[in-house]
Amino acid sequence: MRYARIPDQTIRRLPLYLRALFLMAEQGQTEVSSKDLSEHVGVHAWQVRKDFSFFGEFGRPGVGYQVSWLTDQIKTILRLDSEKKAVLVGVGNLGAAVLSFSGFNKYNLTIIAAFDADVNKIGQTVGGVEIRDVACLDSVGELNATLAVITVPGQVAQAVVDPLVNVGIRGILNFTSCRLIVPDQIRVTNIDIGMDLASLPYYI
Amino acid sequence: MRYARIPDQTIRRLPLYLRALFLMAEQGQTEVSSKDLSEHVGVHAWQVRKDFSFFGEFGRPGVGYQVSWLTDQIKTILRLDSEKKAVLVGVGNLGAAVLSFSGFNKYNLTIIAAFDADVNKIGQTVGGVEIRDVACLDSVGELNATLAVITVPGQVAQAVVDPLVNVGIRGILNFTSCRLIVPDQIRVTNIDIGMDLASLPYYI
DNA sequence: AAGTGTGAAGCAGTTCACAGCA
DNA sequence: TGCTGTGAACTGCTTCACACTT
Repeated sequence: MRYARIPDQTIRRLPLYLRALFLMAEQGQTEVSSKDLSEHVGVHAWQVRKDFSFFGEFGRPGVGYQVSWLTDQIKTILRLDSEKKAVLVGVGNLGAAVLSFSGFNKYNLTIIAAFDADVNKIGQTVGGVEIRDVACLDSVGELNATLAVITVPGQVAQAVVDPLVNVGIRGILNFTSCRLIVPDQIRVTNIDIGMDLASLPYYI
Repeated sequence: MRYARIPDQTIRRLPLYLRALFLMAEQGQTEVSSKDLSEHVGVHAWQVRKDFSFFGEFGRPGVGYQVSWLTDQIKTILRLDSEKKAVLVGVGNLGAAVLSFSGFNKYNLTIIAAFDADVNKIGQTVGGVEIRDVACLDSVGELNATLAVITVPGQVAQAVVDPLVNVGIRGILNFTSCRLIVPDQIRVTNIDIGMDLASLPYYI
């Protein structure tokens, strides 16, 4: 594995390649060309090759890339080669949707705990995960989770994020439309459904 | 309003500025500087000014920008100055979450219809929207909707998208992890929760 | 004094063309 | 022949510095 300055845009495309590779593996495909892969992802073939070239030589000229080996390489680059644990806070409709989502395991991701403030929900199980009292958020420290999914109402988002940061959460997937204030070393990805839908009219 | 080549990155930041402006308006703020706005969005002040400069002169030197006027300008640029109608297909947990979401109206967006295949759900109301039979997707044509939110299981995503495109849908918010095949003039925004969570470990 | 608007410089990402390998 | 890997050219975004306005 080569060590060079990797463009941020390249990193953003890697998960897309990975998703396409999973699909190909499911269909029994063992070899893939950059052209084939590029069509699944919606970029050009040279972009695919350039992206991989930052990490080393992944393919064989005249043949292409081996699906399983390439999958492992990308997983390693993205640090998905070992299991990562996540907790979820806020089991409303959206939280329940994320808990019920079965697509995490191929990325080696597991949601190990869920939290909610509603006493009627505490103790219940959604997507195989038991719901705990959000007042016990400190207990996340013992679980060794590094990721958190925030699906609470916006007004309480910051209030649940602060204790999570204190107990060792390093990456946050934030579904609220509030900007979270976190230390520099914490990575936040924001998904704002309202904004995403609002972005469409410009392009149509 | 000036007509020039607008960088795509600038367009992507406009909804973020808009969201911050909504927040400021709620708090009764009437004037805002590029520095103030930049801090809410997480970019630099000069980036904010540069972005606006593509469209004309929005601010007053020494003072800043008027919140309400700037809001209207950005809404106009993003084509959010008139009401846009959306339909939603697939009322599972995720679909119900989107239907119950109250943040669309400030963007002039309205979800006017929802569709599902489950006969037990048809006729019920979620978030004030009645659920119809997905077999009647053709009826969307009469509703004058231009946007669609796809929250169905991945296997049937393409099957619901094809009729939607035929009846005049121009923009699609796709929550499935499948790449949709649509004509060139149709805009698709993909939100893949699994991939978004899987992108985090690299950065932490 | 405070804050905007913008030409120009600098930098990063994309695109190309082709050498090289199976 | 088919397809990869990559230096080089190109394109476009970001950053800067500062003139200008209130």
